[in-house]
Amino acid sequence: MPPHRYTPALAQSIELAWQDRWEREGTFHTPNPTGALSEGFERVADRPKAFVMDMFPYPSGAGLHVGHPLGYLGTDVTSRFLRMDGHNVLHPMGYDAFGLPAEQYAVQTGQHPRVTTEANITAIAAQLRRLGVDHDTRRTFATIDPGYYKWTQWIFKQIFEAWFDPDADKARPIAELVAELDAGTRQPAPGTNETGRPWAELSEVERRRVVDAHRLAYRHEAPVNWCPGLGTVLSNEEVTADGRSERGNFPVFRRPLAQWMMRITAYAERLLTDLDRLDWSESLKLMQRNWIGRSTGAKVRFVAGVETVEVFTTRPDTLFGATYLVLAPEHPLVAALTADRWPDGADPRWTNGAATPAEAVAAYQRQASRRSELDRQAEGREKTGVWLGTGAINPLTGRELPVFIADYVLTGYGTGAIMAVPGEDARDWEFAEAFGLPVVRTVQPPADFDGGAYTGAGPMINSSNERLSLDGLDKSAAIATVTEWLVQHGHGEATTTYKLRDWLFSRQRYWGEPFPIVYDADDLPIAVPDSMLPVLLPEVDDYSPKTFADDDDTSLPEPPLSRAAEWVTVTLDLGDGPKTYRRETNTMPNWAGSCWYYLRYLDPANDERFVDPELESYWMGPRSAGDTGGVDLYVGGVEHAVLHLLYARFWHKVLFDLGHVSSEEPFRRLVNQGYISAFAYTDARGFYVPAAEVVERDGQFLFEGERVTREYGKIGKSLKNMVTPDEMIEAFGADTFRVYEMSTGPLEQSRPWETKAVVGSQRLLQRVWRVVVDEETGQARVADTEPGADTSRALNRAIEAVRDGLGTLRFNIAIARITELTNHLTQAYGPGTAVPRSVAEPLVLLLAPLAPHVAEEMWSRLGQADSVAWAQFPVAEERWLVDDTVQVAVQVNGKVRAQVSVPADADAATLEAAARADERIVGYLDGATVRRVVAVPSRLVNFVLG
RNA sequence: GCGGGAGUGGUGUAACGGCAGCCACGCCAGACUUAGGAUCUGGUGCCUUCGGGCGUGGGGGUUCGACUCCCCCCUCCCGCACCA
Repeated sequence: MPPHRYTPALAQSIELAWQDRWEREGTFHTPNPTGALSEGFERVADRPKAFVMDMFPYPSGAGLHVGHPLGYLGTDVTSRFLRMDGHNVLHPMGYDAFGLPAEQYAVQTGQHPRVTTEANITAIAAQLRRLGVDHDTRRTFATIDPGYYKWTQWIFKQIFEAWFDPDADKARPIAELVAELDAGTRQPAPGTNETGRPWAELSEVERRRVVDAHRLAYRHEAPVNWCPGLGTVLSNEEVTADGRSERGNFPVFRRPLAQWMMRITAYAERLLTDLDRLDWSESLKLMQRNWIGRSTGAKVRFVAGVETVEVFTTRPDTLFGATYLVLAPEHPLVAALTADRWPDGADPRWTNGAATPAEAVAAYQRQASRRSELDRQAEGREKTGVWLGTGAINPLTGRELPVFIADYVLTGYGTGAIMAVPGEDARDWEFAEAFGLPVVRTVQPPADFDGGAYTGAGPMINSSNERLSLDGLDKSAAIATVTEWLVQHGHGEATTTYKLRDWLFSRQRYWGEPFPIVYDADDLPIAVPDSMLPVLLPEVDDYSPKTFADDDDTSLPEPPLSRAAEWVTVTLDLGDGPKTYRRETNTMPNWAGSCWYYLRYLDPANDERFVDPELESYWMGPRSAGDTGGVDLYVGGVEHAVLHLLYARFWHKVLFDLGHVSSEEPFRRLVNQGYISAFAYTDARGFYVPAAEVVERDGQFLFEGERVTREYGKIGKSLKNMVTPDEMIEAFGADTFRVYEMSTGPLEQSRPWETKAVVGSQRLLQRVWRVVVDEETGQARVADTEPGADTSRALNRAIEAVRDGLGTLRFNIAIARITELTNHLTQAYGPGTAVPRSVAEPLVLLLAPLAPHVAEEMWSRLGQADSVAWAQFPVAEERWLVDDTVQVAVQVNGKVRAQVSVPADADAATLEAAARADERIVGYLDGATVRRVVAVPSRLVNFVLG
C-alpha cells in the first residue's frame, strides 16, 4: 500500500492533531462585541452574526450513540459554512444536567448525583470533541453549576415578582400592581380576593394574599397530577395521554395539593399568535396550536335557585336545544346545588340507587377521583353521572333543566360546566341516551341523515319564541344573534377559552434548583434577596423522595429537602430584623434550566447579570421591524414540541415584557432533525440478539448460524443494536463518520443506520485525498496549470450546488455534488497528471464544513498557513454556469425520441428547426400531422401529432 | 374520530411543471494484484421477439408535457383525542 494513503489510521492522527491545534489556537472562539469575550471582535465586526444552536444533551451514563450527533453535526456543518461564508458565528454547547436519572442512580449507589453527572459530562464532552465540532467551549456550562442556577433562581424571582396586566397584555412588576391597588385605580382581579372586602379595608396579611394570587408564579391548591411511583407531582405536559408519567410510565392520579404554578395561561393568546411569526415547521406549530387549544364561544349563565351556573359553549346558537346541564364532579357549586332529597318518582337511572342526592354525589365524586385516566380509558367512553336533584333555568326558553354531575365534563376547561345539547353534540347524545333525557334538534339535518347527534351545517329549526327567533339562520348568524341577545339581557357574553393550563412548577425531588423562597410566620412566601442567590442545594444523606406503591393514591408528597432540617429553618434579616423563616423544600422541574440557557451562552461568566443586554441585543435582537428576534437556527428533536419549546417561549416573553431582553421569541428558526434508527434482530424465542453479530446471506439473517428475524427500531441497549460514534471513529475516523451521517438524507429526515454503507464515505475522502495529495510522497500534487473548460464547468456547478445544499440543510446533495466533482477530477487527471491548484483549493474548501480535519490537512499541504475554518468559501463564476451548447430533448407526443445539440441561446424557432432536422424525428413526423409544437429554449421541443 | 406528514430501483436517496432514478450502498464484470473488506474502470429500474414497451402506492383530472398541481381512494408514520 502507498505510504501516504488516507487510511483510518492516518485519519485518526490527522484528526487528533487538528483538534489539538484548534484548541491551542482558539480557532472557534467567537468574539462578543463587548465584555469579557470580546477579544478579536474587530476581525468580525463588519460581518453579519449567526447564532446556531443545538438542544443541549442530558448527560446520561450511556453516552452518545450514533443517533445523537446527527443534529450536532448538522449545526456544525452549518456553522462552519456560515463562518467561511462571512458570518460571525456563535455555536455553543452545554448540558441539561438536573433531572431524574442522575437522582435515581444516586439513590441506588449513595453517590452524590453531582459526581456521576459531572463524570458523564466529561465523557460526553470528549465524544463531542472527537467528532470535531466547532463549539466555543469557553461558553460551555451545565444547568447544575451554581453560577448558572443562581440566574435560574433570579429569573424565577422576576416571574414571582410580576403579574399579568390584561389591559396592557403584558407582565408588569408586582410593585406597580400594589401601587394601583393602593391608589384605587385598579381592583383585585376576579378570584383573587377571598374576603370580598375592599382593598382599603384589608389587613396586611389579607392584602398579601390578594397580591400573591396575582403573581405569575403562585402557590395554589388544586387537583394536580400526583405520581406515587415517582413520589412527585408532574405537569400536564409530563403526563401521557393514557394517564401515566412520561418518565417511568407510572400511573398518575388527580389530587388536590398546594403547589407552585406558573401563569402560562396568561400568555396563551400571544404564544398562539406569535407562532405565525416564526420559521418553524408547520407540523410543529400545529402541535403547539393544538396544545394551546383556543376555542371561541360564549359563557351563558343559568339561574339555579340562589346560585348561578356559568357554562361555556362554542355553540350558543343551539341554546334552544339545551335539555340539561352537566357540572364536573369537582365543580365548586356541586354542594350548593345538591338537593336534600329526591323528588317523588325520580328516575332510578338518575339517582344511581342512592337514598339521597348527597349520598349519590359523594359516591360519584369518590369514584371519579379514584379513577386514573387509564381506568377511564379502559372503561371506554361509557357515560356515567348522577342528578343533583335540582334544576336550572334556560335563560332563553325559561324552562327548568335538570343539573347533573358527570366525569365527561372536565374541571379545568371552560367553566367546568356545560349546557348539554344532545341533538348537536355526540357526547351529550350518548349521555341523553343512557339517562333517558329529551332531545331537541335545532339544526336541520340533511334528508339522508341516519340519526344521532348532528354536528354538521344546516339551517336553524325549533329555535324560536316570543323573546328571540333563530329559525332559518345559518350557524354564524345564529351565534352572533343569540350572543348579542345574551349580552343585552345580562345572561352571558362572548368569550375565548384555551386548553392550556397553568404550568405546575414544583417537584418533590432532590436533584433540581431550590426555590429562592422562604415562608414567614404567616406561612406566606417571600423571595430571598438577590444578594443571597444562589440558594445552594443542601447536602443530604438520602436523595430519594418518599415513593409509594404505584397505585397508592392516598399518599402525600414528601420532598427530600424537607429532611434537611438545619437547612429548612433559617434566620434572615429581610429589613425588619432577624427572624426565623422556613425554606421552600420543593425543587424546580427539569425544564427550568432549559428555559433560558441560550441566553447564558452569550455571556456565560457574568456574575452581575444573567446576560449583558448589549450582548442579547447583538446575538438575539430583532433585525427589522416586526421581527421576533431569537436564535437563528435551533436544531433538536420533535419530542420537545409542547414541553421545552413552550416553556422557553413563555419565560422569554416574560423577560421581554419586563425589559430584560429585546427579542420577543427565543428561537426564530427551528428545525427538527430526523431520528437514526437501526435494525434489530430477534431469535426464534423472540429475544434480541446482538445486531453487530448478525450476518446476511441469500436474503436471510443469521446469528450463530440460526435464522433470526429483522426488525427496525430505536438504537439502544434494549434492542441490542447500539452503535456508538466512538467505534465508528475508531474504524473510519471522524470525518468519514461525519460525511456518512450527513450524506444519508436531508437533516429533517429520519433514516436507518447501516454500518456497511459507511465505507462509501471513506472512499470519497480517499479519492479527494488522492486528487490533492501524492500517495507516495505525501506532498500536494497540484500544478499551476489552467483547468480545461469541462473542469471549470464541473467545479463551478459543484460550488453552486454545494452552497445550495449546505445553506438549506440538505447536506446529502452537497456531498453528491462534491463526489461528482471528485469523480470528474479522478478521470480528467490520471495518476501522472497534477490537478490545477485553482481547482484543488476550492475542492478542499467545499469539503471543509463536512470533513474539517482532512480539509485542514490538505489545505495545509497546499501551503496554506491559516486554518481552513476561516478561509473564504468559494463563489461560483457565473460564466461557467452557462454552457455554449446544450443538449435538448426532442419529444413526440410527450415521449423523448431524440436529443439535439443547439447553442445555449437558441430561440424557439432555431430549436424547432434543429429538431425537425434530426433523422429520427423526421421518421416520426413523416406522414403525420403536426398539430402543435412546444419549444422551450434550452429545455426541450415537443411535437404534438394530430 | 380529528389534524398533520410521507409513499420513487434490492437499500439510503436525487430531480425550477420539461430527458425519472444524480450520488452512494449492495450486486455483476474487468484491470492491477501472492492476496483483497484496498484501488481503478465499466455495468446495474422492470419486461423485451432488441424494434421497442412499461415504470414514481391506486384511480381520475388540469396540461403540449405531471414524481411535482387538483380531486377521490389505499397504506405507513407522527400529534391530539369526552376540550363542550
